Amino acid sequence: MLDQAARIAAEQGLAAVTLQAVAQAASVTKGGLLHHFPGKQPLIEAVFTDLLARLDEEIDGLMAIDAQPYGRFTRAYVDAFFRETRDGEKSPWAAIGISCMADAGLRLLWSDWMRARLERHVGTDDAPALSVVRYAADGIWLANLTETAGLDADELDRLHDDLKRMTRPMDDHRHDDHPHQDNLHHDNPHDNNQHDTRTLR
Amino acid sequence: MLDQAARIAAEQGLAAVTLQAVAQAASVTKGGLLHHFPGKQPLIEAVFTDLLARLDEEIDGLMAIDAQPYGRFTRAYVDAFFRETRDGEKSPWAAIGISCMADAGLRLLWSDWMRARLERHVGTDDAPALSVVRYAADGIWLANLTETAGLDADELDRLHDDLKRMTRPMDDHRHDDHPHQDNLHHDNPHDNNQHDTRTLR
DNA sequence: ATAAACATACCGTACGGTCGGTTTTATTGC
DNA sequence: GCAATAAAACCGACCGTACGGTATGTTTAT
Repeated sequence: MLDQAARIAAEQGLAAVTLQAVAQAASVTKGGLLHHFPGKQPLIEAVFTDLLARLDEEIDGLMAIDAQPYGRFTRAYVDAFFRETRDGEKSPWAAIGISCMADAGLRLLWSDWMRARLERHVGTDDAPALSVVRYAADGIWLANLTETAGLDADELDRLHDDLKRMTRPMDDHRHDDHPHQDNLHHDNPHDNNQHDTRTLR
Repeated sequence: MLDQAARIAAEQGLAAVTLQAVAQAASVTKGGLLHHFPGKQPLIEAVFTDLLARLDEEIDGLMAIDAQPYGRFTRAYVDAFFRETRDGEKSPWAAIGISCMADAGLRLLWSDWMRARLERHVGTDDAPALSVVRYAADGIWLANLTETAGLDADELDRLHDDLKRMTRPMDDHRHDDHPHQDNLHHDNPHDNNQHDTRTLR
């Protein structure tokens, strides 16, 4: 059910996530759906929480293979966001993330996530310069949703490189013309996530 | 009518901008309102266009008093956004801007505006470094809507200074403004929970 | 008199949510 | 093993309502 809800949100926007639609997509009736979630809002929040957990996983994975301590989280954050950005509208984050900002409940979930995450990485990602980088990543992500055609790939790559470079310690800043060294893997396009422990039909 | 619609959107979110509400706020009936606008979407778009025009004015005003050509538009953009950001939820942009991203029509209006504006300032604001600054401004604006408590004023000022500095030509960069005087003003006055925007009326 | 600016009443609908009943699944007692 | 039982998952019909939109008057300025 959560997966179907996420799919609908990703494909048709969060406004299209109606109890009917989700129930039908999950081959259940509205009654059955509402048996598991007390209402629509809890459903949405569950979807969003699920998404946050996946983002956590991705970021942790990226951080694990990053030798440089300084800015490790910010780099992973940037990479993760650029991956989502590159996926464009197909990414679950496209439609959900944007509507998240319009909803008070989801907004709280997001800011809590961010706060917790930053707190966890004080010491490596506390520098002011890094927060600018993270904000820029957010802005780029936003812009890519905004522009109907999206930013073109070259521009995206360039911005990605710029931001990545800004996450390195000061003395490491360099303008190499040999950019594409990021750890973005475009594997598992299907991402069948069944880490949901529930046994729903 | 446009003003009332904008007010409602700013105060209670764009979801609260219903034909009824706007009509009542403007001391008209729904029929009277729909006499001037063929539907809801055109109304919203009119409000948004109005907002864009005001933003244009503000930016033009800021650019007029900027002696330095390089990055002039980006500086004005940043300043304008930080002014809006500082106003927090009271700013019309708070609720409207965010919902703009969720709506295809408004998204188009915005990207058109941005494209036109950038095209107009090719030559002064074409540098890659400047686009990063603009994206960061967007991200900060977004974050300030996101965080329930908002970023605190000191943090905001610091980010503003950082971005402004980044809009200046390379040889003008200086790094001594914030000499690592402890990152302690990172603390948030814990959750001023006023994030529920609903009011009964 | 003519058209614009309204008002009033109404319609269709889609949505969130409720409720009572039915089926499936798990647990228990023997 | 197996029936009895409890609990959960699930169905289907229904309700209230709020919203966008329409269609037809009624007032007001020109």
